[in-house]
Amino acid sequence: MNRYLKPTGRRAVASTENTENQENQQDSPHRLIESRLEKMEELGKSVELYPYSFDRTHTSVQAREAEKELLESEAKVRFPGRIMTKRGTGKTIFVPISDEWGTLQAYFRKDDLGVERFDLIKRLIDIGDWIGVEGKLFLTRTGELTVHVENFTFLSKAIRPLPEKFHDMSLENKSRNRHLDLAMNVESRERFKKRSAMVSAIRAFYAEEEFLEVETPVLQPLYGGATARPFKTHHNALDMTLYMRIADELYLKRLIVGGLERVYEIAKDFRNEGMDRTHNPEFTMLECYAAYWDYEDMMNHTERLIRKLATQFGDEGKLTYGELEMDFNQPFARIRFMDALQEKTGQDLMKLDDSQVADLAKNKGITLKKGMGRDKILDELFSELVEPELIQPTFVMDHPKELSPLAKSHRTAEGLVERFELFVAGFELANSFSELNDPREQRRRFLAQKALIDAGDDEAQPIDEDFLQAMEQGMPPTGGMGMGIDRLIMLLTDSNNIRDVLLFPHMRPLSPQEAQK
RNA sequence: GCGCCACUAGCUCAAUUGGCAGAGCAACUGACUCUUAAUCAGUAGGUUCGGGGUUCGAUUCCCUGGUGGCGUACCA
Repeated sequence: MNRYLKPTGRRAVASTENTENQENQQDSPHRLIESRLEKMEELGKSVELYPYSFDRTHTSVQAREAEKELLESEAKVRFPGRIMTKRGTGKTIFVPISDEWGTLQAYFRKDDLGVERFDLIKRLIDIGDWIGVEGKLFLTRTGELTVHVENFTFLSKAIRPLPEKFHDMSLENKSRNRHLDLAMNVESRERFKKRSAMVSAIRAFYAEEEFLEVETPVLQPLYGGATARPFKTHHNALDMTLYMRIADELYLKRLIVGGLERVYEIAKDFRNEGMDRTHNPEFTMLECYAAYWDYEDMMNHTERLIRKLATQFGDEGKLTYGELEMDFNQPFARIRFMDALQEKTGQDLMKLDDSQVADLAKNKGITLKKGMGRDKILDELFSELVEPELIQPTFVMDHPKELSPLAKSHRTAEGLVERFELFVAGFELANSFSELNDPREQRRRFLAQKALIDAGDDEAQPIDEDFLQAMEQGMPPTGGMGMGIDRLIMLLTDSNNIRDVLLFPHMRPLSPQEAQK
């Protein structure tokens, strides 16, 4: 395998088995690249291969929008882009050129350009090269808007070929080679531009609601704010272990203690867990905290946010996700965690003792692992029985306490906390609570987590003394909410795999060698 | 983690019960002055993911390793 045309996908494994007898071939480029390098050599004699800029008058979309005036005025346009294909008919060549927004066709004619210039286009300029064309627009016999090229500027050479254009690339190939996916697929470009617009819309919403955008550390001496395994790293100068954040929560709450009353952050979190259709090791999280709010206020806030996004990016406040249709125009359903379980099991689970709950779970086909507490089992039951049916936007409220070490106890219901999760299309989109702000209670919850760690739970949260001290300084009543942005984008773009909404999703290395780099 | 399935030319895919490894696009040579998956004639391109085994013979069957897809577990 040579270094010039690395196969994409799984075949590169073969390269790890290179032995001496193949080393001689290492410097011989792949035939497809060889041909392009030769053309490049020759092309370089007539044109500058890598010029510095190009003055554009119109993008592909602007040219189409101004089509009528441009055809009438016969004004020249200057249009740059990438050559997507070439259709030659002897002494003319049609060349569709793509820019970020679409494609505009260019028409090269031997009589207009002369033998030598025409020959450059015909022989030396390849699909994938960048070029700027200049000329008047006209409509072809079939009505396609086309630049009649009077002059062209070579802009950059592609020595690797583009993928074939009639068939979709595999998800793996797209994910590993995003530049090719973007180059070949307008839908892909549109999807990522949509993601950007959605994140901007979220920021605009937070500005409207008078939240301050802040940034908190990624590298932390202690992780917390969620139940998850962290990534561990090392700071050389300080010779200390650092963790990459699993949640923003504890730092944001310190800002509330400091008197910043409404803060939010949109940032990457990192969790050292499995990868699948809906999980990437690094993912984008929105977290917000508001002083003087409780979870009711936060529920209303969350509903406003989601409805705004559904209105802006959906079809009249409705979204389609695969086979599912969701309507965000009505007030979101609100159900209590225990009520939903009671409806599914026919029993009031608050009245059952621990062993009765365990038996019930077993009857429902849930495999119990040792160390699973009562509340954990309830959570499993909920995931199994209730979650799959939560298609329309639904707030699930008032969860068991053990699973929520940072949430405030429910003001009336014993054993529960003031918490809600928002479910849409079976996804858990948001998680929120009235934030615990009693430092004595918080310390007890941490100690309970510590006991779980000592018992071997590697996802429980360690005691964060700095956070506790901040809270001891006095934290106002606060509502907090977290939302997985990638999943939200999946929902809003009807994407089935998280890799479709991440520009560079984490991929397994192709070979053990590459893994070591 | 676990289970099922897949991996063949640069890309997307074929190959009958185990019997000469093929097509389209891309590439190369040539023809063609409004094409649009341009067309036509020709050429070249392969360690069938790696390693091992069964067999006269393996893309095909078995074992093993890798990567991916889907499902499942943990989670957002």
